[in-house]
Amino acid sequence: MALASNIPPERSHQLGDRYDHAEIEPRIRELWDDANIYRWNPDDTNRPKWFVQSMFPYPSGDLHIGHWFAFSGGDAAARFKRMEGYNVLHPQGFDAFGLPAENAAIRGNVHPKLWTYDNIANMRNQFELMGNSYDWSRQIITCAPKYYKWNQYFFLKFLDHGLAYRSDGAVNWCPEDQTTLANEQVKDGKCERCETVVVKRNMPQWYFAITKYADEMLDMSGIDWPDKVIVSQENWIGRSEGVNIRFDISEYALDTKSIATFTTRIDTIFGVTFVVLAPEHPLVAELTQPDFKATVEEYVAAAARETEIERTSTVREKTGVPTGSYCVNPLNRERVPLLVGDYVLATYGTGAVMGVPAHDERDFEFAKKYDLPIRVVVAPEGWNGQEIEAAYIAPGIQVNSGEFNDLPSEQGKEAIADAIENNRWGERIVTYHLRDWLISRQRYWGTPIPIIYCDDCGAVPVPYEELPVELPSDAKFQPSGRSPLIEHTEFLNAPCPSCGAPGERETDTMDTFMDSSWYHMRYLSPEDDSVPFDPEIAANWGPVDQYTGGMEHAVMHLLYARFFNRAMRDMGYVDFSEPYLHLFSHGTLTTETGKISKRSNPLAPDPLVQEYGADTLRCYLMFLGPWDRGGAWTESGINGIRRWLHRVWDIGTRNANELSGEDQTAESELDVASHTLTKRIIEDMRAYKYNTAIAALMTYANQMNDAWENGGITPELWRSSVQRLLLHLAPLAPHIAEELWLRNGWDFSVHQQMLPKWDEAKLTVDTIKIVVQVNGRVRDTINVPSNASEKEVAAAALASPGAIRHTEGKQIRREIYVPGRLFNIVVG
RNA sequence: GGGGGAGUGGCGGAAUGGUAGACGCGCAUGCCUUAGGAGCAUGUGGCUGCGGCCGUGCGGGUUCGAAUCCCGCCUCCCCCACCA
Repeated sequence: MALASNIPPERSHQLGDRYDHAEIEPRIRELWDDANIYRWNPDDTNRPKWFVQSMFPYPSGDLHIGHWFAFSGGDAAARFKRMEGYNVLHPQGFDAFGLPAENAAIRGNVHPKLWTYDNIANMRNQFELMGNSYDWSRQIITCAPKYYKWNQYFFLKFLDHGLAYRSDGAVNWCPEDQTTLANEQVKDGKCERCETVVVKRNMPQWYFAITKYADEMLDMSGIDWPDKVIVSQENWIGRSEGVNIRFDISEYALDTKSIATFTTRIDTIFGVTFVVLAPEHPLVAELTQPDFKATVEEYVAAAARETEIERTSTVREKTGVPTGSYCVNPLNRERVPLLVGDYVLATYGTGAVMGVPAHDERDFEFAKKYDLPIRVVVAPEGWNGQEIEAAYIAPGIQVNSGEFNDLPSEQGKEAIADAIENNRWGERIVTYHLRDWLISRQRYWGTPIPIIYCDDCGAVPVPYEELPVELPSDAKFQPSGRSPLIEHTEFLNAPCPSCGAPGERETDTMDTFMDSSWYHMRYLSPEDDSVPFDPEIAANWGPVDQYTGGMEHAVMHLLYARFFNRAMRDMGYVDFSEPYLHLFSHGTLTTETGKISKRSNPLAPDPLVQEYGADTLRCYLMFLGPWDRGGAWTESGINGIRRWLHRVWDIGTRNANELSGEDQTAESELDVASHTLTKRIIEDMRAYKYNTAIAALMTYANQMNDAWENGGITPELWRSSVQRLLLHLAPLAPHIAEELWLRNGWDFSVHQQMLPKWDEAKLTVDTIKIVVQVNGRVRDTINVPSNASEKEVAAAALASPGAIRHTEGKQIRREIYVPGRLFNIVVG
């Protein structure tokens, strides 16, 4: 064992025995539990609040090493803030609805509920091993009726406020399993379970009006989030300004008189030589002329069969077929052909595109292939009417554009838009990539949507007092081609709340992102049966101050939560706009075979905990590299952390009375080291730089060992140094810090102490080392008193052997002094 | 195609204008040991004529001084993407 054999026997530790993590860790956790030291007190307003939350896990079965990586850092942040004097809320729960439970259920013929709760029980045990400072009394499990009741409540509130609606929409459909799939379940355009190609299908579905907040959500000035996440959100919202312009089709005497197209390049309107409709465009059938019917129908059917990847591949050749119809460009009265092409997306803009081959790469490719005319209307510099080799995208001068000729295209854009609006041919419009949030899922394991369909009254909300609409636990969940709840007649049949006639319940369930969009608020009142959360507590404790999680949620979850919070704000539940003020994205741990997740490489931490202990594993994970970077998992190196904690144990169990206190220099050195440590580690911990924080602790332990070996420091200084070491160690290695703290006779608990302070004045030693450079190259070092004047330093530097060697016989042109660091002599 | 990030010893990484390689792994030598895949100590970028020289993906530049700032390239990773 680590008995520091270099230390004379008379100063070896007497308090201590060996560091036995297996004995210490469970015992220490029991102490914490018994004293309830992590219990959050919402009423304590003497200390500033700090709501720090790690993204809750899906109960997939086991906590893998990636979970440890995520949660160790989150816990260290919570512990550190507590020791900085904050009243900390650090909760944890389970994101328990979702497809994996159903898949596992189908595979193993075990009920999703049983599977989920078994996993939760198992993971709670594994969480125990970590020794995190969660207040488990606030645990939430999203598949529990007392939680999802409030999903239903908010659904109804959204309905009341016009934020939820039902509408026909395209969904992913797996022909093999005869079911729709969640977006997350479509991997590379194929069904994750059976690898069948997924197709689109139109079905009436429920939506949340997230696009109402698109503009507001682009403003992220009030939050401190990583740039990458902010950019991802901006891109996903995808605001673009343009013009909706209508092409006349009145010659066909349909109900609709025009085709609307959206463009951001209205300056190119005179270059339109065709118009392309998405295969799903509602007017395709009506506009197809008899002679073209067969080819168009075949094309549309083929497009419907294609996978999302095929449809959206940028390298694929653009294809299309003519409808035989024409439409009229309102600006030049030109009649251009109408085609159907699957490079036009039904879901963006108006589902129809004006084809300007001269100024759009896709249109150019399309026109080349089908021999459609290409007309330049924005001239590149020096253009003199020749054919162009490729689409010209950049701005230029308007040509072939009637009254708008000779205008720079940027001005042309505005002038043409004005003309269009004045003539009511169209209008300026802002479009978004963001679509309204489709929340319906034809799945069993989710929150039932609280709606009853009545032949007379239509879709009727379930009255609030009847919530929750409980998910029946005895439904058949085997795939049968229909939603499992449809076959559950007891669930299905319900009287219409409005007229009392027999009705049928909505059998779709909600997207599980609903659960995680507001769960942080439920931590505030997990047991409250009368409200989703206590408004008073919410006023004091919202929003979340610090949120940590992985980059995989950069868009969906975080966007939904930001939407949900604004909806709650506008309905009067909260008075703030953003749910999460600070966001930290930790990196991803990988192995040679890829990302560690519930699905792949579930590297089990349990054997490592057994061999090394939780503290060692936590510190090792935090020491691997910067927390926001992640990296490749390897076990090599964990021994270094083990050695270090053994050294800490050794230091923490020595008898300070063996020290003499005779060496002033050693005393002063340790004192400087102590204050330096505190400054460094507090700065690092605030910035989540755990790897360098641990490095600083290692350095300090080495310095303490040096001081001990010297023997000349006082027992008081030793004890205060041990105290400092343990206080700074506590957030990272909570068990060993507590054990050593108690062994030294200090008051329980180390985790309820305040961090030590540092004194800037104590960061400097009496003598400092100055680097002597000649022409910027290091030639010598000198020791000078820390209060030496520049003159004195200059004299010493110029007299140093290294400087003399390189300045002899040369003229000194300049001298540069960086106080406390270096002295540079410039010679010519 | 768009966006974000990264390139430093044998390895993980540190240093954001001031001694490049902190801290750790690994390795070497020594001690201890019946033994050790344990522990402890010392050393560890390369070359060297022991004066130094070279060295942070590549090429230039700014500066007394550049991993760090500027210009031009190369490579890798991640996310989004036929967004009209």
